[in-house]
Amino acid sequence: MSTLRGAAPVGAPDAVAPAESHSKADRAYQALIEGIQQGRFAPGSRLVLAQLADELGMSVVPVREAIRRLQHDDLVSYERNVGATVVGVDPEEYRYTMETLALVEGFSTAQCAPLVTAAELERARDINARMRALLDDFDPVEFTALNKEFHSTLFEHHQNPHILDLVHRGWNRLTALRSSTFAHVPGRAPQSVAEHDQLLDLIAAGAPFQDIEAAARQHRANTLTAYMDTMAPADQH
Amino acid sequence: MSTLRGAAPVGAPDAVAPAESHSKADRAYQALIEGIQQGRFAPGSRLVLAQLADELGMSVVPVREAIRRLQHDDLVSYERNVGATVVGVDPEEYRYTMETLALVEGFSTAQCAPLVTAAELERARDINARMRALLDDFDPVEFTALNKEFHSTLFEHHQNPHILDLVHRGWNRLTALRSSTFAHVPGRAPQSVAEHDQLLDLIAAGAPFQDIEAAARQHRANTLTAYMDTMAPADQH
DNA sequence: CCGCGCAAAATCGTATACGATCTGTGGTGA
DNA sequence: TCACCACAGATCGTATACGATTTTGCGCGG
Repeated sequence: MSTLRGAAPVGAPDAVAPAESHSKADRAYQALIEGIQQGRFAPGSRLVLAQLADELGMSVVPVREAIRRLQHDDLVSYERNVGATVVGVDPEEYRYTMETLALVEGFSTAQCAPLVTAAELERARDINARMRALLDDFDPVEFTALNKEFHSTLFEHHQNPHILDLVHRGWNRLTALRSSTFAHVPGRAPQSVAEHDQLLDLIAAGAPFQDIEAAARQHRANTLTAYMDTMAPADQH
Repeated sequence: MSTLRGAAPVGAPDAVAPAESHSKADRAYQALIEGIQQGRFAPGSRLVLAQLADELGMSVVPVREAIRRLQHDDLVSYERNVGATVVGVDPEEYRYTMETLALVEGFSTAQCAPLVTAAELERARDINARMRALLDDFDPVEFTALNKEFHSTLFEHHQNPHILDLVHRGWNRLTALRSSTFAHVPGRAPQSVAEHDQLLDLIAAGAPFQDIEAAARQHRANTLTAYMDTMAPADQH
């Protein structure tokens, strides 16, 4: 899907596009998404067209378009004649996003698995080793970055660009919702690393499609569960 | 997701919004999507802003926005400084769409299954019976409409709006790509009806999640396979 | 006859301007 | 004191205008 869209998904590993996309709308989009992900625009805060346009040194028209893109990325909520507000850390929305991501990421991982080369598998193991090394002196940001890199390695030979795009969108959204899940649930990290190893073993062994899919899906579902348990331990009715 | 987006997804069963959405951009979007789905805008044909604006009795600004929405729905491809062209019936793209739809629809069906009431199950059986009755004097359009209705019934209690939105997008895209798959592969229809029954049996029996998901996914995958076999029997390299 | 370059037409991208709609505030009457 | 209404400010939605880029067609030279 990436190949279809005029704007490359920000954060996509294949989109190493420079900051200069030769389109003000693109620049605005990138600036806003970065601002949201870095927390410069707090959740719930309003994004006012004129103000942003002034800030970015352009007219409101490109800004407006950028905001509509953010809207369909579900990074902002929009109300007609009122404006856009940065989407909050609603646990419900987080759950939806993680669930969707588990679905598409699981499928994509399984689909790519037979095409992963030995070298890539080695690279993934190396990344996971670095993640494990990081467990002692835990750094959530670095850990999350490696986590992304790990899964990206397994997606190198994506078969279905639509699904790949969905994965990237999910990642973007997560990054926007909170800089790092592991910052909130550090206890999840060791388990995550272990599951990575299991996943790699399955791929290396040429396990059946549904086994790999189930494992990859469960991997993310576990993260979600860990998060939910931590954040809302009183959520038992 | 639907609840987050400013514009209700066209074709969504819960979006019975009248043609008057009180926004020219919305009207333009709806007009264009209908035009594409009805074949008024042939695949490959260009969508010129000024021309459409004139036709719809509005300025180019709302039309532009509508086209960008179509772009992210993957109904048109867009090139900077050139314009939008209606996406064609590329078999590759069709495969991607069907595959993605199999994924999200399968999951959604499985997730909704435990919540389907007896009445709804009955309704689904009734729809399927009407589809079976249609097999003798086959009408692809009517059959496809019932097919949509059938699956919609099983989605009544959607859990994850993001995934539901993905399903709707996939349907929209399919409708745009070709008015009806069954028009091209009529031989698939009887098998489809039979699989519907099996799916209903699984749901009624309270089958495990993964069984229902697998069945629903396979159901759509089968349609894809049937189509691929018919359209490209020489595709064996 | 074919390729190359330039100019004109077509089309998009952005800026500015104005009307429409919403939100908040202050005042008035009960 | 509280509810309600009117008005003003803020912000968005759309129209129009103009500059930027691409495409196309024509003429020239080989």
